Amino acid sequence: MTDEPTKGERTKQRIVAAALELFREQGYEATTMRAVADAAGVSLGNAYYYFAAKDDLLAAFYGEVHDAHVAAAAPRLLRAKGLRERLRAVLDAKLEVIEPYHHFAALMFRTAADPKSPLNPFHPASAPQRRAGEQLFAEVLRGVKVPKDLAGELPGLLWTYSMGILLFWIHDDSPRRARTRALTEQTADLVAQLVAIAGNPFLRPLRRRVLALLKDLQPRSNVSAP
Amino acid sequence: MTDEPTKGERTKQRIVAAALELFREQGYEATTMRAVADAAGVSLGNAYYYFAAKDDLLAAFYGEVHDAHVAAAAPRLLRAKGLRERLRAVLDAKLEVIEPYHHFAALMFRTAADPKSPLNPFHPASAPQRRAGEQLFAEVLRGVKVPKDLAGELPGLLWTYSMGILLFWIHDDSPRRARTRALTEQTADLVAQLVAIAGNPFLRPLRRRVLALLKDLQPRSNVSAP
DNA sequence: GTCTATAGTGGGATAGAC
DNA sequence: GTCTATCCCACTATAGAC
Repeated sequence: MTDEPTKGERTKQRIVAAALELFREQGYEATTMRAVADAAGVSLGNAYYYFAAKDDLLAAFYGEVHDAHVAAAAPRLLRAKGLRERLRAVLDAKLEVIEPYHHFAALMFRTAADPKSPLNPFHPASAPQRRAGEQLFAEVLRGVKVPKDLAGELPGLLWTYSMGILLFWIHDDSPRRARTRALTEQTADLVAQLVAIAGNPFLRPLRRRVLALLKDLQPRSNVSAP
Repeated sequence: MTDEPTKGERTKQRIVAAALELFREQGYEATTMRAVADAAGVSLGNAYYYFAAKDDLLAAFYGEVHDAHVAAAAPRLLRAKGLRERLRAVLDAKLEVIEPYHHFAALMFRTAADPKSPLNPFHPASAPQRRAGEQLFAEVLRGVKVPKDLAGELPGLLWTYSMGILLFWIHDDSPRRARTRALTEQTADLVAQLVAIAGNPFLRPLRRRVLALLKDLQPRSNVSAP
């Protein structure tokens, strides 16, 4: 399991590293596969041997971003109490981690939005990443009081909510992402309050209906899920 | 104003018609500009004379879909009473109109998701289309009781909501789009109930906060808006 | 202003030899 | 696993006919 990386793995890694650097410097579109191959000291054909398409190089980016996100969120979560603060801890960490990539995140999103792309966060192929994301939000909920029937769904809901924030962020050209900041601050507060009152018997019928809806929206095994 | 269409306009129309048919038959990627030009009985150069890029042909698609949507929604709206029914009238009409394009809508969306693309519904260049969409939802609200401070924002909110439905639909591979149907039916009901109780003094603080947030999220004049 | 024809370029993707 | 050679097609450029 912890063997030396094979020759192939090292080559693959060189290609990824070259690609990420070029993407960061020049953006995605401006970076040609030829340039990636050159920078990695590899032939074009060889680059395609490891990555069937240019898009596939973005998957590597995804992975790196998620790892950095988890790392950035951990210390913040340690000192954050209450759902509102813990939500903001994770969301702020995310925004901080991805900020350097804002200028080409759009392209990433463009690719990720394609239902047929394995990069799509809703695509079955990225289920592991989605689960990783949900796990982070399960962590957010640690120590937070949540109605039992909601507990199973909430991490997934919060993850979807965070995707919405991301979608907004991609379009946000305001200085220092002021608008995205406003959005996260305010909605984190709203979400926390909503969760706090969700257990209220007054809201029980509504809660049941929302939960029933969520169940209806589950994809049947074999197909991709929005 | 109602002159005969010029020769150029007719040529342009022929190209659009040929493109849409080919897109429908073979999908977007598989359709080459040469094939479009051929099918339209026009030289490649001439096709590019009217459409600077293949993507631009999608803009024409947008326009046609919106027109068809308005046409399909109108009769339904005539006999629909109450927000829930009127919402469903418009949403069902939309889903019906776009269904034939589901297999290539993904591609369209992929393009539309790029903040730099003028096809992006949030892009300044598509403000007219966004306004057209909002106008349809203003129509939905005709005869519906809405708190005054909310009235200005609601069409835009409903339009955004409809975009969410669309996003879900694009990923929905369930038979007869059963999941999207469930989503529209249930959420239309929820939205209608939410609007109905929004005026309740009990909810006034929440309403104010949401409205304040919406204001904060307004883009400043020059930039693109999520 | 509308259109054709033709010849290129660039870059994503592939085939097949080694 | 790696390379070289090639394909394909979006897109550009240009020169000129009507």
